[in-house]
Amino acid sequence: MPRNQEPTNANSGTETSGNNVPGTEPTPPPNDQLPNVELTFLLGMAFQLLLGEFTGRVAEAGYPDLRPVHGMAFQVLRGHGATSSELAERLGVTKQAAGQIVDDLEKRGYVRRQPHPAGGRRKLVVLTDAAHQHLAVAGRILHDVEAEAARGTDQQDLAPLRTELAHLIRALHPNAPLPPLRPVW
Amino acid sequence: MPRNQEPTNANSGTETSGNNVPGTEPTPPPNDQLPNVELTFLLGMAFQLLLGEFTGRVAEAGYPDLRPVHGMAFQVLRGHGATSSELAERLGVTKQAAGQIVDDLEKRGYVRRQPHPAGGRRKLVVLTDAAHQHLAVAGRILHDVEAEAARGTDQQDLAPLRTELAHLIRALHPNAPLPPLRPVW
DNA sequence: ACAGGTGAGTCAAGCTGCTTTACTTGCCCC
DNA sequence: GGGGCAAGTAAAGCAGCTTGACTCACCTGT
Repeated sequence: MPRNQEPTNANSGTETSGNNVPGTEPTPPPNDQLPNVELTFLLGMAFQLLLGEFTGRVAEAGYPDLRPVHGMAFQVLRGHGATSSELAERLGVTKQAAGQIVDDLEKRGYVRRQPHPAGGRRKLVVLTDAAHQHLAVAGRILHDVEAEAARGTDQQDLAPLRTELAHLIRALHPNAPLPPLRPVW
Repeated sequence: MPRNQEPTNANSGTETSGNNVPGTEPTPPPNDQLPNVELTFLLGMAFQLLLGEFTGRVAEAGYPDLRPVHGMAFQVLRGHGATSSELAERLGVTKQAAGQIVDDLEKRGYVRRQPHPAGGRRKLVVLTDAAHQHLAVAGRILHDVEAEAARGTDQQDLAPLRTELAHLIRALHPNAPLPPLRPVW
């Protein structure tokens, strides 16, 4: 999967700051623009940094061609499985898109389509052992990444952050079920 | 821009719970799954809910075909402008993609390409009045959305959330400049 | 002065992952 | 037993990015 003309990484130089001349800035952090950035973008940056680190490590762990959306699908299907339409709803995409994702995962041995117990035209999509194995690995990696991030922070616990986020989400999405986490913006 | 087969919205039913059998759950909120959701996904959900509300209102305000990436570009270009390569770097995409975005915005009258003062083959991309006008509108809308979200939360101030996020981002992206906010995951 | 190198910009083609349109099929129900 | 509904699927379209290959302006060294 070579990327010859890599999207510029905004992180090329190793120069840590630029104005870190000793004695010019008393105590507060250097030229930090973050406090001026809107909450929405802070959320986006944190999300993408975390997710990027996660998917990078998952790829290294032997799953180079499993995108985040596949992991989301696994989480939805874990347990009793689901139909592709239910999957579509949880993923926030059309049922055709969900069907394509299921096709893909089926071809690669991560899911199986079974006759649905409730009958009808429905088919129950369930995870194979390979998928459960992946879920275990990915879960461990995700918790590692989050734990490392927490350690890198001053506060030793990200629990308050979590509860504040939960409140924010409930305020924006009052109806009970989890909001979908869509594959694009 | 009709969406005949709308991506299912994960919010169809109004049924609040499903397992709200009286007497099974003592005092805490109903079947709230959020506490079990990983931090990374909480961030993603909050981000997408906020951004979705924002872009919806921006569209209603007369900018139906300006995507989030365009707003990001405007923010980068605001002030002294930038070259497309610099824009590419801040957006985390290839310079060709940045060039296409600039083409598009130029065609629609939001930016202009000027000869770059530093000469060379460089061109300075600067915002037109239309873009500055949009920035004013979008900025107001974004702050409205965030303020409403804050009001919907118990805590009357999202400042602590902001600082925790800033710390988290710095932990994940130690080098000074802002991390790019890429248009996809 | 001129060969080589470098970096910005751009043209053209390709591809991925989603949507749109349109259809088939099983079941329920009066 | 036909009408309606919901699940699934097939095929085409398309937006928005990447890859590849090139041009052009400037700088450098010898």
